[in-house]
Amino acid sequence: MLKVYNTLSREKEEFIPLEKGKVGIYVCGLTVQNYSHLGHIRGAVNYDVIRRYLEYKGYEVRYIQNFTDINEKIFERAREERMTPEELAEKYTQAYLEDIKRLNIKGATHYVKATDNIDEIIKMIEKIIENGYAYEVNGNVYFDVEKYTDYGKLSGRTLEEMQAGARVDIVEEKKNPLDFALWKKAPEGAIDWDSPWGRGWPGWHIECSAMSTKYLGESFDIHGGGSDLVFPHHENEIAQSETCTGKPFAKYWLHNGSVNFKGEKMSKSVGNFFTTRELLEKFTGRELRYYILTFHYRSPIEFSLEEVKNTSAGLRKIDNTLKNLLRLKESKTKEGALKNGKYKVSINEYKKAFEEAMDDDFNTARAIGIIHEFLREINSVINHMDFQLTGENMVVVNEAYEFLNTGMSILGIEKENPVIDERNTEILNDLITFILDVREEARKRKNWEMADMIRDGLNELGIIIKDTPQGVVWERVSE
RNA sequence: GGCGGCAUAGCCAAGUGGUAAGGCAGAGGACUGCAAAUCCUUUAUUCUCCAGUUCGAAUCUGGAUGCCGCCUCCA
Repeated sequence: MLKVYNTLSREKEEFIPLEKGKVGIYVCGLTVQNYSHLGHIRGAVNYDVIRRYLEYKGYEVRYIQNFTDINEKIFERAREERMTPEELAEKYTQAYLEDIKRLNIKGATHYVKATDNIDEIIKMIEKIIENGYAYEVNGNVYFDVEKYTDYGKLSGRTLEEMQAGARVDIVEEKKNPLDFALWKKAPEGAIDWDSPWGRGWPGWHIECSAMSTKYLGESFDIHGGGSDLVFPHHENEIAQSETCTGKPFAKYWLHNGSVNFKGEKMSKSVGNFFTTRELLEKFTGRELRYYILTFHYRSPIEFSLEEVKNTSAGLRKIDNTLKNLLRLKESKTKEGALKNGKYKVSINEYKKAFEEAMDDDFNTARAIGIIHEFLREINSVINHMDFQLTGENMVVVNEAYEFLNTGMSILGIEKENPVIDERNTEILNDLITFILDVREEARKRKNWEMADMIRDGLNELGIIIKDTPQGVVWERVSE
C-alpha cells in the first residue's frame, strides 16, 4: 500500500487517486531567469522518481510542470542580458531542459508557461471576483484573505498569527496586508496584457491555479514543489482555486526539502549556490542523482562536494555488480555442471523490501540501502570459487540482474549497457584480447615484471585488468 | 517576534513502541605472484540533554540546548 506524506494533513496517508489507474501531478517549476542550481534539480529528481514509481505501480501519469516566464525578475534580467524577456525566458528554459536531461529526468508530459495562458488566468480572476473573494483597486486585483475562512490551512497558521508576525509592507490600497495580487498593473514600458482591469500582468500565484486546472481538472491528485513554496505560493493557490471552483483543489500536497550549503539555503540571492552546469563538470549526472536520492525527499540536504564524491563509491559498487551479472548472462551455461541448490537467493524478499521502502512515502534512502544489502548477497554468490554457471544458477543471475536493473530504473540511475561499450570496436577487442594473451603467457612463465608492465601500460590507457577466478576481464574506465 | 521541522558512529544517512538498515572512511582476515574486484569479521550496550508515560522508548509526552526552514523573491 502506497503511503504519501500530505502537507495538508501533516500525516502519511494512503494514496488513492481520484480516478482509478490515473494520476495527475502538477509540480511548480522555476522562474526561467537564470541557469538552474542544485536546489531546483533536487526537486526535479525527487518528483521524477515519484513519477517513475507511480508508473512502475501501473498508473498512467500526467505530469505538468510550469515555467514562470513573466515577472519583475525576468524584466530585470532581460535588461542585464540585453535581450527581450521572451528571449531570456526561452534561453533559460532550454538550458533547464538540457540540465534535467543530463540527470536522466524524464521531463513533464506537458510543460506550460504563464504567457501562453493569459486568457485562462483572466477568466479565473473574473470568477473569483464574481464569487466575492477578490476586489479591484487602481488596476490591481487583490485576493481578499479575510473572506476565505480556510486561509492558512496548508501552512498551518491562522490569519491572526500571520498578522502578528507580519513582515509584509503595508500597501494602502489593500484591505488586509496579507491580501495578495491576482492581477498587477504593469510598470511603464513593460510587456503587458489587456484585461478588464486595464493593462497589466498576472500575479505570481494565479498562473499555477489556472494552468493546473486547465491541464488536470478542477481537482487533481498531487501537487508538488519545494518546501519554501508552502507559504505563500501554495497557500494562495489553494485560496484562489477553491474560491473559484468551490471544489477541493489538489488532494495530496508534497514538498521536497531544501538544499543548504554553508549552513544556509542555497539561493541566488545569498549567492551560496552551485549551478547544475558547474556540478556537472565535477560529477556525472548519475552521481549527482544518486547523491540526491540517498536522502529522503523531505529532508533538507546539507550539500557537500566531498560527500558527493564519497557517496559515488557506493554507486560504483552497484555498477560493478551489474557488470559482473551482465558478463555472466552473456556467457554460455555449462551443461551438465553440478546442480547447486545452495545458491538460491531470495530475490523476492529484496524486491518486496524495496517496494515497501518506496511505498513508504518514496523512501529512496532505504530503498538504496536494500539494494546494497542485496549486493552483498549476490556478490558473495557469483564471486564464490565454487560458483558454476549451471542452468539453475543462470536463473539466479537473470533474476538478480532483472531486480537490480528494475530498481535502478525506478531510481533513474540505470545504465544503458554497462558492459558493451560502443567505443569498444571489434579491432580494439581483438587487440586487447591479444595483449592479454601475451600477458597470460608471461604469467605462466612467472615473468611478473612483464605481466605487470602490460597491466600498468593498459591502465594508463584507461583500461583496467582484473584477474578474477573466472579468468581475466577488462573494461574501460567509465566517463 | 510568530509558525513549523530536525538532532542517530569519524563523516553521510534510514528507522514502523519490541531491543539500532545502508553507504563512505578505518582496522583485521580470505582470495591473488602482486594488484584490482569481491567476500568475511570488526567499528553506536545506545540515538543532544533532563524528566515523564509504558512490561518495554531513538520512536510517545513535557522541558532545556543547538541547528535549519517559512513568515520577502524562492525549488
